[in-house]
Amino acid sequence: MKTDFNEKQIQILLIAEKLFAENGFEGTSIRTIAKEADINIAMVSYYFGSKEKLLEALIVYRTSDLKIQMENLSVENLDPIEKIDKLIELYINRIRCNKGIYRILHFEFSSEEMEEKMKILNDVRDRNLKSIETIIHEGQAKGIFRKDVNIPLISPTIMGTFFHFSMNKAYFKKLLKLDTDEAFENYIQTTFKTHIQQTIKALLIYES
Amino acid sequence: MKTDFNEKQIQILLIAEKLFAENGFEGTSIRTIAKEADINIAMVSYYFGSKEKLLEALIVYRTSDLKIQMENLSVENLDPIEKIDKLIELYINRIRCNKGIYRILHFEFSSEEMEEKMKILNDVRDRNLKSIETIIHEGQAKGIFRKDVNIPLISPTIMGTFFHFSMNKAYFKKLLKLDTDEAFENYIQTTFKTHIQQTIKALLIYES
DNA sequence: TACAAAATTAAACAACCGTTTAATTTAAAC
DNA sequence: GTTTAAATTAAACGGTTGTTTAATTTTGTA
Repeated sequence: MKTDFNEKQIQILLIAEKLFAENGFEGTSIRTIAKEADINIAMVSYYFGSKEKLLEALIVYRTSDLKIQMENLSVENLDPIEKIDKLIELYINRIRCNKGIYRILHFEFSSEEMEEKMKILNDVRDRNLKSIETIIHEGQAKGIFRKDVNIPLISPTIMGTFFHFSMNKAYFKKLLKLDTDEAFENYIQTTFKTHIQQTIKALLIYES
Repeated sequence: MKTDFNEKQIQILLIAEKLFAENGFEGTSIRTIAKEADINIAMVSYYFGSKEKLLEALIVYRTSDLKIQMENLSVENLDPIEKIDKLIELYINRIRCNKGIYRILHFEFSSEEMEEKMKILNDVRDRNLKSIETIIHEGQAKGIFRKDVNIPLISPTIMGTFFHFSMNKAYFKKLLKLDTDEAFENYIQTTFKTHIQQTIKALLIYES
């Protein structure tokens, strides 16, 4: 699998990432990409072969450095509750900083057929699950967390809530009176982050 | 707003719902809809005006009875905790039974451009929020729920978790050893439903 | 039965799609 | 400086898109 791209190719990939994230794969034409990237329309086919192979190249380009970003939180010297807080902050910041590719993955690779093909994603997901498991088991051993938590469903709760919130951005901006995009971004990093942290902590600690 | 459709229109709406859910809005052509529904391609424009208005009509058609179910719940004679449980069950069953339209909403209305156009959806969201507000305020008045809950973020937590879980179906089927689609569906209605109920209740009740 | 409204049709419309071609320019190697 | 390969271009290709037209059929009503 090719993982190295020249300057021109990266230029195209970055523009494509932006446009795919904004308008979807089908909603973005090669002509739009070419115009935005200030290149001839034939260059996409010339460099990547086809529009679909451009998307494939983009996934490869982005997931290769996503792997490296993986950090090991579980060895830090913090109590389990602080670790949960930090884990959620990590989650949110990572998605925030790679909004484009996460959006694309979320949309274009949500069909079962596509999901099967992208085994690369499973590695990332498995590692995330392992990290969460380690932290929660530690908290359970210390008697802080309840024993009957459904650990595999923690990650969907965090990520799902985040995606759903930011995917209905226009609605929530109006509802929460967040006039600018900056205000929305700020809300995510403060109030919204706290909401998820509270939610997960409450789920882990609360005895019914 | 028009809410009544004749037989032919409903026939078109149902086919469109299926195709939009399968291939997306942009990925579905009027010609495909016409062929599948066994009508002339001009009939869509004739009955609905345009492709976009067809989508609008579909949303109106599918969300018109949701309103009643939600409002009935808030007046039922149950304590707030039971109402939350019922609300979440309602949410999940509602999405399960109307998978097609919810998939469309989830995917097509995530672009800001689309979201701006379709004001219809805002009414539905506002009504849902109102229902949740009523229930939570009742619980707060009775001293059962905490006062500092971020109510607008409850719905994204429920729906987001559900969507993210079912959108990564293939991964979770393997992870949770759910061999068949029926096993997956059953998992949603039992274990997964309980997880969300516990999560929301914990968030509403737990004092940190 | 006659007439008007509604429904349905095939055809054409202009615009856009992804891709390919063949000619031209640029860059590198000898 | 010449040769060769890579990069870039405008133009054209065949197809599909959503929508409109104008003619025809069906339907309901008086």
